[in-house]
Amino acid sequence: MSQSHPLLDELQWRGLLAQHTDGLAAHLAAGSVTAYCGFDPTAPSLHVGNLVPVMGLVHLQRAGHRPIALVGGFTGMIGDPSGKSAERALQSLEVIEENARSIGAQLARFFDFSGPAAARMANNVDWLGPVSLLDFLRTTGKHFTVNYMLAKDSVKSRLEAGISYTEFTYMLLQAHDFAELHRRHGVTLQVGGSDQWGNMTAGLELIRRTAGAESHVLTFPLVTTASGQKFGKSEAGAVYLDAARTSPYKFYQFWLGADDRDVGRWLRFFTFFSRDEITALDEATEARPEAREAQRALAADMTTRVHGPDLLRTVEAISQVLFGKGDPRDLAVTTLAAMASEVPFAELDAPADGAGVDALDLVVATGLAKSRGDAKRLVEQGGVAVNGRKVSMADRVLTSEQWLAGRHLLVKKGSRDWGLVRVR
RNA sequence: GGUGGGGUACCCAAGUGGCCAACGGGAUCAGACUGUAAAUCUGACGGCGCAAGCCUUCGAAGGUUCGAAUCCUUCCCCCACCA
Repeated sequence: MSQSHPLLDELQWRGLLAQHTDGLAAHLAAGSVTAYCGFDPTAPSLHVGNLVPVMGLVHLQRAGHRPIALVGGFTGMIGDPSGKSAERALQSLEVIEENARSIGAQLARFFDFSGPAAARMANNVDWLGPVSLLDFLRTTGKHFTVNYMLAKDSVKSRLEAGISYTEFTYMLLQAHDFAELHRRHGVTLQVGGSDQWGNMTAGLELIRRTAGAESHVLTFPLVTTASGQKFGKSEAGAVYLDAARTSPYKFYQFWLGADDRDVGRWLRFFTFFSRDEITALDEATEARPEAREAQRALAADMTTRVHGPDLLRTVEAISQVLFGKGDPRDLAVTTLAAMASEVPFAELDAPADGAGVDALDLVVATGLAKSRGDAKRLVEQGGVAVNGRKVSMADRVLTSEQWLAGRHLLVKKGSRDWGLVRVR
């Protein structure tokens, strides 16, 4: 840690540096390094929390090093005990395979696959899959004592609650990966979240013992929030990169809603903005917090890189419509139609007697409430507005003269959850 | 294998025959305030239902009782100490 290197300085400034092995600065200075980071396909899509190691790997590539994004098609079937307080249920092999496909495709979008520092994709099922238990035990397993493994935090912290032999083995598989990538592609650096330190250093040991070579690891900090909530969670759950799971509008809103206390740190973590740009945004937050310039810049940049500039324009326009002070009755049919794919949308049949539509049904149909009883609670608490007007239990039927262009109804739950309904 | 302690709703945690859908805290949701903030205050918070009410829950299965999360039996799991 004594020496410094421009890349490490940059990561340090961005708050992306948790820990790294001694001598990494010299290693980076000696020439282009091949580095990898693993992503286990435990979910069908990457979520915003995964962007930290992704960005770390991209920073490496921009500094002229070769990144390898590894999808843990094999390790995902085992389960990493790191950072987990209890044993996890195994997922089916088919689900893992499917997840691995989609996550691999998402990862690929962040890297440059051309030039001297071309990125590479890998999946550890390719080399771990064919290994026999006998081979594994006689090679990788023989290099580790149980004593060494028990000393790792990921295992130690689980000795009380219990850890299966399966999860116990995980660190050896990750070590095996590192050594395999060292052999195949000359990988000498592994990066990952700070909870991966133990698994990563196991790989260091294995490479030292099998190849007699020195290699390095670097970890990124865990992303925290000022409010103490888990980063990357919204009301609906994790914020995914997959537009089918988290709409671009929701994604944009997630970043826009960043706490003043968090936004500066997140700009450093997740964008490539220069120091000057970020410093200026910090100052803007300080001077005019209500303008939320930093949040806007963060949300715009993230949305552009994940969903593209066209969708950014769409979600910005929709945000303007929803949160601007305009009258919903002025909305054009085309605007409403565009909104349908970004906010929860549903179609309802008009009641045969022409009486109008019950606001409770609108709230349920758009998924803003899970049942009519739930919807009723919201209405009673004054949490529901339709077409910009708050509804009450007594006054909740929307007759046709209140419908917007194209028989639409714009439903608002609380201060920022929206839904759109079209009456058939 | 022995002895002792324990398994309560999303999490922590009270409750040891009726006043228990179950104290309290956290999380979550809504309202006020505001910047689509934060903090604070207020309300909601097992499910369904406009409501009356109905249904499901206190590790599992049986039993006692008019009535059990609370008592009894068997079983499963966790923790501590001993072996």
